Amino acid sequence: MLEERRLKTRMSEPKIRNMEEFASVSGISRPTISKYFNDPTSVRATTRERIERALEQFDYQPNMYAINQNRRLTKNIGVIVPYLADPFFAEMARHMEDLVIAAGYRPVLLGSHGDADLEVENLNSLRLMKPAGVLLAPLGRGSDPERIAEFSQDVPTVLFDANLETIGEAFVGSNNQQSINLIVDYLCRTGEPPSFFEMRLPSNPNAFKRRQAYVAAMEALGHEPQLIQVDGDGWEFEAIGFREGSRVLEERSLPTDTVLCSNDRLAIGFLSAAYQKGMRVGLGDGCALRVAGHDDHPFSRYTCPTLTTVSQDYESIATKSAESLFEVIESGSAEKMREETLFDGKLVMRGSA
Amino acid sequence: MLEERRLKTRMSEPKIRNMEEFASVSGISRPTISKYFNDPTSVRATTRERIERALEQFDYQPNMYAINQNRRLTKNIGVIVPYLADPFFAEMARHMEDLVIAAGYRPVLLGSHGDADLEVENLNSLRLMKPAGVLLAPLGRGSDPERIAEFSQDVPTVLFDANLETIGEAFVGSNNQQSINLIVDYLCRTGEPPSFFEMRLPSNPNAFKRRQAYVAAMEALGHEPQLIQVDGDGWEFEAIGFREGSRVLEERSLPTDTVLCSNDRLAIGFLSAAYQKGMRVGLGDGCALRVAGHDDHPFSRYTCPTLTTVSQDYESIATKSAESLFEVIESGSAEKMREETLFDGKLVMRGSA
DNA sequence: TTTCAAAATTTACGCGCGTAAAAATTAAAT
DNA sequence: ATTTAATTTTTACGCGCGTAAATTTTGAAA
Repeated sequence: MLEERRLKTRMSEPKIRNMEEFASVSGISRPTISKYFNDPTSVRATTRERIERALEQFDYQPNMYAINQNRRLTKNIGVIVPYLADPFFAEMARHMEDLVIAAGYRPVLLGSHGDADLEVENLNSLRLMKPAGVLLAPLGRGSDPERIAEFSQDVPTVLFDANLETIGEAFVGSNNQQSINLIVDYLCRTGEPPSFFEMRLPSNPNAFKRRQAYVAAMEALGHEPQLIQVDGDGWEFEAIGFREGSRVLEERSLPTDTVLCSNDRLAIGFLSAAYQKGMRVGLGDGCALRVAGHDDHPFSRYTCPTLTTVSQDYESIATKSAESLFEVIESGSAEKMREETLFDGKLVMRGSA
Repeated sequence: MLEERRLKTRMSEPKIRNMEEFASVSGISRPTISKYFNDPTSVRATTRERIERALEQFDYQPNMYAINQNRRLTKNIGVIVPYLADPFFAEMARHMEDLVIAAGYRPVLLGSHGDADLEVENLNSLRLMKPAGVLLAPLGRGSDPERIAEFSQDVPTVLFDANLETIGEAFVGSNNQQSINLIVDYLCRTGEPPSFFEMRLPSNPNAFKRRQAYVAAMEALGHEPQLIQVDGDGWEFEAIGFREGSRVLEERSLPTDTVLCSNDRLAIGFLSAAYQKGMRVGLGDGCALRVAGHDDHPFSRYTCPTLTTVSQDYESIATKSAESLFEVIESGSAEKMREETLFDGKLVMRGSA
């Protein structure tokens, strides 16, 4: 039974079982082989060539468990996002994986499925893995800050997307202040001032910042802020945007003809609701409504109409997060100051507002 | 510097360094502790209680690298999907992670980012991890079948979503024949027979099956099949659907007023194109076009209009894949017969057709 | 209380690799 | 050819755990 499987493997070259064997077939001593695998440049060029020639012939790969057993920390870097099924985080994770690989580490991707317990679970799994560091986008409101703080004291951790004050070596995110200001400004300049459509109890701390920024921006422009705070839990933002958008439109309770949604996924649901109510959304004549979002979600360019929004600078956030982490790892020490970096958003003018 | 980090950790209980120490503080011998961690039910109930009480007090966790070093295979199960930023695969992966955890294994999630080299890379990474098995959704056309076949001979592998003939212990996917038949039938019954909108060189083998099924279904109903094969590479299906949909609509080259898209993501792009051309999509009076998709993609209920499509049975596919893999793993032997399981789709009637 | 199988303990070895120390070799500079 | 620093080799130990074998203890049934 087990034999059966084994027989299938090709037997062209005698299988190398461990570093000892590989050392003997390659004619190099084991400690030197070991040095090579830890850093190929640490051995003489001629030696490196001999090893690499042997490597082509015998395809030996060191046992990763044996390698890491005695290391205080490994070359693994954890990447944890709150919700992998959200294309925003999927994209973010993709970027980070690339950066981590490019820096010579191995990414370990974990999604928390919107569940705080799983988030802690993921942290625990990672801890066993003795990672060199972690890039963490916390759930936000649902998160267990104590457990995360605890973890971040054992493992170099850089937070991104959602800030938990004082936790981690650094935080990298979007400048919600600036980006909301940008779009509120734009909307006020081109039509009625927007009301702000959001969840009453958002799971994401950015939502709070955006609310504040909206209120401040409106007041600065001499307008009355109008918050539309709807019920809804979890991460199914489109569903909430649709359901509550439908309700609001039905009740005709919108204070103005312009709605700024706290994020694109809510806006996608809202737009769908407006469409079904037969309301024409956009900024031309004959449009009953303007809708804007926030994030430049991958799907926002395919909504009907296409969604006017503010972009988050995916790439800068991913890059800065990764680089901050590498710095902490390579300096070996905790940063003296917890650095918070915020990237500005850009206005993305499309059809909906 | 390193000390600094260490000082932060709480010192309430003296830190347990290894199983030996935990054995002594818990008053149980090390071999018994070892037995417990491999299977808590394998020790006497009273012993288990004593261990668990000690566990609460000292929070020791075995070194996973030491544990796995000598195992022929671990409790890890790899889950590889071609593209994590596609919510379909993200959802699928999420389900599978849950099932894997429930079965007492540890999922290791890997995305191939639409890149065949990375797919092989992922396989290689997994091999080092000595996983008990792998759930693999291959890229399809881009995949390197030889490398995958090789891998699947060393590691129990169950394929899902995209079939590579003869590779792996089993394949689980959708019954494209049935589902395409279903929707072609529906479309013909309720209006003009559909043309089939697809990529000329689809990356996914399902696309070929769907094309064939479309042709067969049309012929069975006495209609002329009309294939609209558009250019486009990669995994940005919405962009392709939009770009080529726009072109097709501009050229007025559609043979009928009904379009069946090979998948929902193409349809999402197509719908967006139709909207921007000012064409009303749907089945009522005054609609110029009907559009249908395939997959019941998470976003298809928020398109404008909402997308009529055929659902893939996410959950059944995930469950059956996982269970097939567990069976192979636990039986310890390769299945005598490579089983192919196809789940029927269900018609999801919404606004677009 | 005796009996006895089940469970735990004691003892000991091995896994694949990192790595330290001392000796030997290499290759570049004098 | 000689000196010398840089590498490699030899030798040896340790890491944390799995696990086998022999022995002792446990606890339930007789």
